[in-house]
Amino acid sequence: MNHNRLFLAEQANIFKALGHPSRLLMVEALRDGERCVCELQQLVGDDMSTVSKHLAVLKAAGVVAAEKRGTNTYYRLALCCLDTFLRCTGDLVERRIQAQMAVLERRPPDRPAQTPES
Amino acid sequence: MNHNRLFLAEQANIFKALGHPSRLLMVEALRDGERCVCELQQLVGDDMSTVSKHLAVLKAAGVVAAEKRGTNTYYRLALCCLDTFLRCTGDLVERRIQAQMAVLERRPPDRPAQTPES
DNA sequence: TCATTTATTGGCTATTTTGCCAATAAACCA
DNA sequence: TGGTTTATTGGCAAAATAGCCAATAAATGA
Repeated sequence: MNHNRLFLAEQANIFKALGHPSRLLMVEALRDGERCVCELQQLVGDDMSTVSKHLAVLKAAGVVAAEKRGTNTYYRLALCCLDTFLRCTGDLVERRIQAQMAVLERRPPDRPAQTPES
Repeated sequence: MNHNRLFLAEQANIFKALGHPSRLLMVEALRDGERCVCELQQLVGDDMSTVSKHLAVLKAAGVVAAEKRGTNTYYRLALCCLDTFLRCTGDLVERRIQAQMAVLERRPPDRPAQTPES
């Protein structure tokens, strides 16, 4: 029962860690291989201290792993299964954005729009 | 570029929605099939208004879908691929908890513990 | 050794999230 | 109709998170 609470909190932490645009952006980048903090900082554009703290959150949750080489710290993905799920949530989001854009253009979201070039 | 920001924010929202113990608990329950709010409220033990708001968060993110039948509202999973990923993160968390417990018992986390009944 | 680059940590405020208690809504039944 | 059950919404205070600016640490190179 106590184990269950801990389990739930830890698992929620993984999702919470992924639940921030900057952190998600960095994780997406790490799908292509390891990156140092300065590279990730350039990617998200925030202060380096902010980026470092974001990475600490991801590391604490077990999403990424860090390795220090020289003056640089290199981060890499530590959650193999993430790739598949990211593709899945990405598809969902894409569909939702398309639907939202259809609404904004006052077209029924389901149908493929009356004619593309009308 | 703007689409990218929106995409990222929406995708992060999915993770953010899953990143709360109560919401995750409800999502886990929904893997077995739809549940009404009162059932989920019993499960998590919070005030019903709290549970309802949690469910609204999950729905807004596209994780669950709702259907009203009579006085009840039934929620169901709307993210098919979640099941695989939950198993994956669950495994990770389990390993982490085991390792943590090993540390607390002052054993090296990697080795299988010198003898079970010493 | 001293300056430089790279990264982390402390401290702080602004913002967001959480969860409770009403209040309200909506379907149902007597 | 009036009362009951089920769920959502508004409002609020407490807690957590985000992100900036120092300050510090650690490796490197002159």
